[in-house]
Amino acid sequence: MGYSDGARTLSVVSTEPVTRQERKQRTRQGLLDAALDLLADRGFASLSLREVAKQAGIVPTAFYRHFASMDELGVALVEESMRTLRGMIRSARSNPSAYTDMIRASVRTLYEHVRAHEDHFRFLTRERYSGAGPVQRAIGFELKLFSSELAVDLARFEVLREWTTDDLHMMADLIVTAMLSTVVELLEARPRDAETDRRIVRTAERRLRLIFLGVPSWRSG
Amino acid sequence: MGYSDGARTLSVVSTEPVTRQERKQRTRQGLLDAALDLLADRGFASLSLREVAKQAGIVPTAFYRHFASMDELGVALVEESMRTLRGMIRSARSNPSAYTDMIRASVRTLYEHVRAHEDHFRFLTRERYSGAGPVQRAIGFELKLFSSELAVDLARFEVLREWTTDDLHMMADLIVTAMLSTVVELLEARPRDAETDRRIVRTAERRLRLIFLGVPSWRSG
DNA sequence: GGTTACAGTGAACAGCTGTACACTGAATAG
DNA sequence: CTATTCAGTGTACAGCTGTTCACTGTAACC
Repeated sequence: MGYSDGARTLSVVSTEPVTRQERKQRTRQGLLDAALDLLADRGFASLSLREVAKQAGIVPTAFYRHFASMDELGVALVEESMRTLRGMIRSARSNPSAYTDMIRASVRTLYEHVRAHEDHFRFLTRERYSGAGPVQRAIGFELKLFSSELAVDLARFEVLREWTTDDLHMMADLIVTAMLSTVVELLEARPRDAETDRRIVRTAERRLRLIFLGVPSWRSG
Repeated sequence: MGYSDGARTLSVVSTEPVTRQERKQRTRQGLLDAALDLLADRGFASLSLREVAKQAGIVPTAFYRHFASMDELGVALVEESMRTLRGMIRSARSNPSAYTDMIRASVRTLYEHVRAHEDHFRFLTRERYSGAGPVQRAIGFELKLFSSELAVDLARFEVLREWTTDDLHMMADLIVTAMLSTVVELLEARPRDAETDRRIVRTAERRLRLIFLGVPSWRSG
């Protein structure tokens, strides 16, 4: 079957979208990417539907075939970014070292994921507090979930076995907050060189060390 | 007390502006207040010059008599908000208790100042990370200064006497970050009752306690 | 008391915004 | 092969945006 095989291979290599669903999915992703591009140095609230559509290479009215509003696009962006973040903790969990090595490994994982997906982390950290819209609510909700998962992870440690869940949540929140501020530092790092990165990473490690050092002395209430 | 007292009281109460400078200063403040009002549930970037002018009760073009652009208005807002924040640490420094009492007193001071100037704190925490404009740079600069001052304050403690300045800055940053997240929690507190406030305040105290508990065990490097 | 400085006015502008509507053309379904 | 579905188009409109310009009335100045 010469012809048909050749045709199939060609179509696979060039990855041309064939089905209508594929095409639609592709421009939808195009809109998300376009928005993420424009968000490099501005806030989501200052983004216009027309702008995003133009950047994605479609006419403004076609936007509505994919999202009912910019807010909906924003929420989709939160979901996409959160998928990246969850990929990160999956990586962090997969190499379960202990002691201070765990801190070094975790910060290392954070560092690499931030550098690999700067736009997603920039979006999350920027929009987290900037308003009261659906986007902010979605981020707040997801981060709370994230913090809760971390609390469960913490509970597995020997020293934290008999902590109350309330105390574990407090500690998890503190860690998440500290890590998010590290993310911001990485995104705003100037100059953009290896030494600046190393300094930020080391500071992040020291922050975590200080927090963990307090654990053995902790008495609840 | 009859007439004269009554007349004086009246003139004092009505506080009519007389001089031209006073009038100008008053509408300038009106613009700042108008912006702050509009910022209750939106980001600064989504604010328009016309909107602020209307809220302040002046015509759009009169805006330029006070600020060359919205960005300039924003920077002025940062300065005003920072004055509030500095007023807070002055209060905190004025009752110099020690030990865990210091933590309770500091958090108490923070709590009261946040509740007394919600709009200023909301502005600072919201705009801190949301973009790359002059406003964000101004906030970043001021907060870095703020953190440095805290580092100096920390150096006065017995246990922290021989810490390196680098370690002190690391700890100060961690504390500022934790406190700013407490500010956000207070501003977003739902429901708005005394018990929610108490819970947030107690969590803030526990965060600080955990951080300070690590101090005696700290070894630099 | 006459002159000047200047905070605030009002009309006008070009450019952007979200959204309604009727349309086209090609992938899909029968 | 024909009919339908539907992602993307193009036009249009009302409303908002920042900024210009010539203006007015009054506090401040000499």
